[in-house]
Formats: sequence, C-alpha cells, structure tokens
Amino acid sequence: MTNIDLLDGLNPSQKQAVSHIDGPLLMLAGPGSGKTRVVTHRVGYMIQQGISPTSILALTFTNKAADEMRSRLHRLVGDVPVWMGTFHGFCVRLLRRYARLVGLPENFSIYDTDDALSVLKTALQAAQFSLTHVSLNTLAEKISFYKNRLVTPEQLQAEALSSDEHQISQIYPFYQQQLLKCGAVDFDDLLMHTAVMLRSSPALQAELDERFRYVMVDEYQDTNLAQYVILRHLCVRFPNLAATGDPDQSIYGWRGANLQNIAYLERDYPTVRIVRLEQNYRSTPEILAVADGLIQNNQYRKAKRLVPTRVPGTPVRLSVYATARREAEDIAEQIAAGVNAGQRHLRDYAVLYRTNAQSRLIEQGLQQRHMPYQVIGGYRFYLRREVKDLVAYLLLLNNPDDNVAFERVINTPPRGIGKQTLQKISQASLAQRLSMLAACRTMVAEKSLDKRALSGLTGFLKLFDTLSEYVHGSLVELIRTTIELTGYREYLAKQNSRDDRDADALANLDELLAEAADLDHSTDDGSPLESFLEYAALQGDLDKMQSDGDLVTLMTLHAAKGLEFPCVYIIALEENILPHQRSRDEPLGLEEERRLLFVGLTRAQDQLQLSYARRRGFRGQESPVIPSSFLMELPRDQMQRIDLSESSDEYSQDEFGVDDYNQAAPLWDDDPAQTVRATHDSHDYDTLDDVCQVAPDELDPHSINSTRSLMLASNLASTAANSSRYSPKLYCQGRIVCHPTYGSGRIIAASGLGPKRSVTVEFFSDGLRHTFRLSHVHLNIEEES
DNA sequence: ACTCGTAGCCTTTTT
DNA sequence: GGCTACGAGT
Repeated sequence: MTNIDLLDGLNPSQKQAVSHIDGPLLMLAGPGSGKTRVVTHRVGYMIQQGISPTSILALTFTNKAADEMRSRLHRLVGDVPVWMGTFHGFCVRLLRRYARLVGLPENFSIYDTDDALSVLKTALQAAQFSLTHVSLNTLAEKISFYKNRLVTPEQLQAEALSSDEHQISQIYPFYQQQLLKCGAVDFDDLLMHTAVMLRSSPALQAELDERFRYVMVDEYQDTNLAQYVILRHLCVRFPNLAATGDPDQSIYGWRGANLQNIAYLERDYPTVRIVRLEQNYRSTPEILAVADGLIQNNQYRKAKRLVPTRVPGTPVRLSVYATARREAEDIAEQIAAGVNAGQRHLRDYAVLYRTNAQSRLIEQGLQQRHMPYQVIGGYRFYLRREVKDLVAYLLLLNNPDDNVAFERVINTPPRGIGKQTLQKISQASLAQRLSMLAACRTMVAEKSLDKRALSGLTGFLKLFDTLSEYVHGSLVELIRTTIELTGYREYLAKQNSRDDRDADALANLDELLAEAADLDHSTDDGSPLESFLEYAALQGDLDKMQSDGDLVTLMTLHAAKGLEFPCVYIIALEENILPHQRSRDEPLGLEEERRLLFVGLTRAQDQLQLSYARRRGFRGQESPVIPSSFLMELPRDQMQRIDLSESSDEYSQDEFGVDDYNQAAPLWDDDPAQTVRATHDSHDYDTLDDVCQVAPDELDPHSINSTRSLMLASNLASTAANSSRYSPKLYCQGRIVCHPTYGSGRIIAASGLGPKRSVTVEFFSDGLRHTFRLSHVHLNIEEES
C-alpha cells in the first residue's frame, strides 16, 4: 500500500478533504459526490502518513455503512485495525468495560423496542400511572426524545416545566429504575449512558480522547445531541474530528437527529475547515435537475449546488396509474422488458417507497412474473417470535437479573405457570428485592406454591442450571441444547399445526443456529454468548442486503440512503403518503419529507420514474388519492409525463390542474420494439425464468439451508413457495381451479407465500367468492380451453 | 391454566 | 387488511 498515491484521481476539494489530517474538518458532501471514496482514501492517507490505525475511530449510523467502509478500505490498503462501527456498537463496547461507572453490570442486556415497551408496562404499574390520555407508544417516544436530548430522569423531575414534561417526569424515573433493576439498557441508553459517563468521568474522557486521536463520523446530519456530546468528549485535547454530512439528507429528525449539530461543530471548533463536495458523479443531469428543483423549496436550508459531471441521459418520468395495482404491475413489466431486452440486470433496479407496507403490491407484481427480489427492512429476523424466545433464554443465562427475558421464557413452552403464579413471583421479587429468577428459587425452597406450579418451577430451575453449564462453551451447542431440553421444536410444531407457519418457524431456528455457528468460528475477543447477544440486538436486516445476487431491490426511502442504482422507481407520490400524514404535526415535518424524497431521487444513476395512482387501497378500502404536493415543485417541463390511467373519473385530481401533458410519450428504453413486449399477457414472462435464474419448482427444500447465507428470509419464503404445492406460479390470478365442494372457478386474487398463500376464487356456479388458504384446501388446476 | 375468538390497533421511517 | 393482545370459555 505504501506506494499508492491516494490523492490520485481526486478532484481539488476531495484532495483537500483527504489531505486534511490534523484539526477539525467538516465535509459537506452532496449525494453522489464520492464521499465514501474520500473517507476511505483519507484513512488510507493517514496510515500512509504514519498514523497508527488503532488511534483512528470511524463511526457510522448503520452497520451496513460500516461494512461498506470496511470493505472499501480493505480493498484500498488491506486489513488495518481501524475501529469502524456504529455509534451504538461502539457504545456497547465501552459500556461493557466501564459499566460500573454508570451503575450497570458488565453483563447488561440490550433491549429492543418491544422489550422496552414491556418494561414500560411494568413501570406504569409501579408508578400507578393510568394510560387514559396517552398511548404506551407515545410515552415511549417521549422518553426516547428526552434520552436523545441527554435529559436524565433526575433532570426532568427537577426541571419539568410544561404539563407534558411533568407527565413524563412521573413515569420516566420508574422506567429507568426498572431497566436498571433488570440490568438492562434500551437503544437510547447506549448513547445516553456513554455520554453521561464521558461527561462525568474526566479520567476516562482523557484516556479515550488520547486513545482515539482521530475520530471520523459519517452521516453527521443524522446525529443527535447525545451523539454530539460523545464526539465532543472524544475530541478535546486531540480535536481531530472529521465529520461528513449533507444537511439536505437529514431524514432522522423524528429520532432526535439534530441539524443544529452542524452549528455546534462550528461553534465548538472555530478553526474547523469546511470542505464542500458538490460534484456529482452518480446521476444524469436530468435526474439532478429534478432533485435540485425539489430541494430548492426547503426554506431552512443553506444553499448548496449539485454539479453534474455526467453526460445527458433520458428524462425523468412521471407516470400516473389508475390504481396501485396497475402501478405495481407496470413497474414489474418495465423491469421485465428491460431485462428481456438484455439491457439491464435485475440488480440494476430498485423500487423505493415511504412505508414498509407498500412493498406488498410490488412483491405481488414481481411474483406473478417470477422475478426474484429482495425486500430490505420490514420485519427483522431477530424480532420473530421463535427467535426472540430463544434469544431470551440466552439473555437470561447471561444476565439472571433480566426480568423481561425471564417473563418471556418462564412459561414458553408452557410448563404450568400462569398469571397467578407469575404475580406471586413478581410480588416476592418486589418484597425481597430480588430478581424474579432469584425469587423463584426462594419460593421453590419454601414450597409456598400449589403443586402444579411448584413442579413447573422446579423443572424450570433445573433446566436453567443445566443450561448454565453450557454458557462458556460453543454457542451452537448452547442453543441446540436449549432447543432440545425445552422441547421447543415440539412446542412450535404443536403451536403451528393448525396455524401453518410451521416450516417458516423451524427454518428460522435453523437460521439462528447457522448464525451462531458463524460467530463460533469467527472467535474474536470476549465471550461468544455476549457477542451473539450484541449481534442479535444491534444487527438489522438492512445489513443482509446482497449486492452480488441478481435481484430487484425493494426498500423504504430511509433504507435507501447511501445506496445507488442504475434504475430507480419511487412509488405512491401521494398526499398523506409522501409527504406522510404524520409529518403535518411537526412544524419542520414537511421539510424533512422533502429531504426524504430528495434522498430517493438522488439514488438513481441513469433512469428514474416517479409515480402515483389515482386510487389506492388503504386498510382494505380503496379510495381516490390526491397527488403529492411535491410533484408541483418539480421542473415539469423537463420531465416526461405518462398517464396510464385510462379513465379519469370525477374524483381523480390532476397534479398539474390541467391535463395538457397527456401526449403519448415513448417509454424509457430507446427501442420501442422492446417495450411492446411488456403486455398484460403473463405467458410472455415464462421466458424470464432463464434470464432471472429462478429456482426450479422441484427444488429440494433441504437445499435451502446450504444456500442460506446467500438469501434473505423473504427470499427463502419465495423459494420455498416455488418449491411446494403452494407455488405462486401455479396459483396466480386468472387461473381456473376446481374446489372439491364449490366446483370450478377463477382465481381473482392471490396473496401470501408458502403455506400462508391464499387465493380468492370466484365460482362459476353462483358467482360467489371464497378465499382459501392453499394449505387447507386442495385446488385442482384446470387447463383453460 | 390453557384455547379460542375478536376487537382494536395499526403503518412512518431504525439503532 | 393483518397482527396482537386481551377476555371469555373450557
């Protein structure tokens, strides 16, 4: 690496940023400005200059960003021991070592949002707080808000001024106390405890300041006050703080992200060098013009340029559809056409939306055409019930004070311990100031319970003690033993025999074991159990995204930040969706929504389509929509508008008032002959199977495990679906099927995957519709004449 | 104590 | 439209 000139091939501002090593630095990096390149080159350059890699700390917002940075740096200069990770991960490591400074045990548990909610519930009881005027979620959000602002329970109690603050101050201390009792932290605590620790312990602050002489932060615009305080304390004697950010891409205000942090940086580090990266290497000028036109509408914004460097391409398109279903179908068809024409791969395409729920229709559209895809985000693996149950056993083994884990596992699988017994345990634990597990032990010793509960508890304690012996061994061994001794597999089978997520749940257990095996083998420092628990708590599905497979990518606009794709679709540009309804409550909400769309627009390299539907279903009810007000802010004269909604009824509203853009415009791809293929006849897509390398129908379900690491859970589902008698290919819209009692009919709707797949059939005999789960009813396919 | 049914919430976005 | 949490019934 010593001979590479890391300044080579950079533009002047990039060079400035890379070669600025000592002293504070703020990089205002627009989208597609080669920011990651600059950051990695900078680290490489620092190492070349003789700076020790272990004195460099690079913090990111997501695991995905950290991984990306790590692999780019690896390619550039090989393996170097630079600390790269998320804020939360960094805080966990610090807190594990210095936990006692903030009154935590070293083996503290990390609670996700669900766990935190159940802690809040117990806290409400302890505080005798009645939930008449606020919802649990609202309370949780408000507590989170204060934590992000570094307001401790004590401070809030002392300073509560408004009635709102007063209300929270009645519950927040109880919540925090409950967490401490469990030896647990929530996500916000990771930051808050660390910040408080650094602030109150000058010795530790000085030590870490010295240890991490060079600190870098990515996505600085998304940091909150707690994060700023952490950074500030790491950069006092050695103020070598390099922050990268783009105020126009700040989209986490709802999580306490504070754009003010940029101002704080300038205030606290007056000598800060500010470098602007404005050249855009990603997108065509057409795309940038639209993005720029939009973001200009933000009032609270520092003027910033988007300077195109690419040659002109195709215009940005705005498509209008009659319904959301048509929108999904047309997008799937367009992608199919692009792939069929040999111009594109499936991996070149991304469909972006505002809320996770909106992936469903797109998924259906792609499924009907047998096109593989990956959905990023949504339900996370570690949030699935069976996974959480097992992780709870591990949490309790690691931290016997963890009452949330205790309550989760004490009667899972059922062992005769019900509400009554649980209440007694809880009372005893409260009275004797013991953890619930410890309280159990005394109760069993005193035999102060009825026979059934007593035998159940005795069994549980014995189980726990047996499992405890495995804690320091291999993870796989521990998890496998837990599954065996609890009879969890049998429990699942019994649970699901009538429900039918059987296969899914069992597959998840295997997935869990596989992940454990990975961790067993990559034995880094510390106990494998704790690394696993940390991994389970802080790893999102986002990180599993694969960029090497050939798949269409579906994700939210938030998840798309930092990524780029040749072809991007942004759907549902409709009022109350984008901008989202709830953004109206916040005074700056609309501006953040606009930035969110800006992020989406600037993901596209070559082609970009925005769309809305005149009618869209919401909670089962389809109704007319109002086009997004953002559409009116775009430079329409430079865009191509295509109206594919055949009839405009009196409900439909046009985003431009008058329908004068309604000319029949050509589609994206230059060769019109190619686009003609995108018809509604689904038989055309059978040829796609070769192109897309869909798993064949007869795929052996057992082979799924071997390719496990390459596939997302969602993908597993669709592969499994193809492999079974629930194949979406067989049971799709339009098929004629025969039901044992109702006779013949046509499938008019289908949804779900695998054993969950259900179809709605309209029967020829009486015209009535019935919905079936394919796992319950066998429907014979009839050939159409 | 466990099972089944349904009412009500939900859906912003993530560590 | 789907999940979940709670309540009534066994």
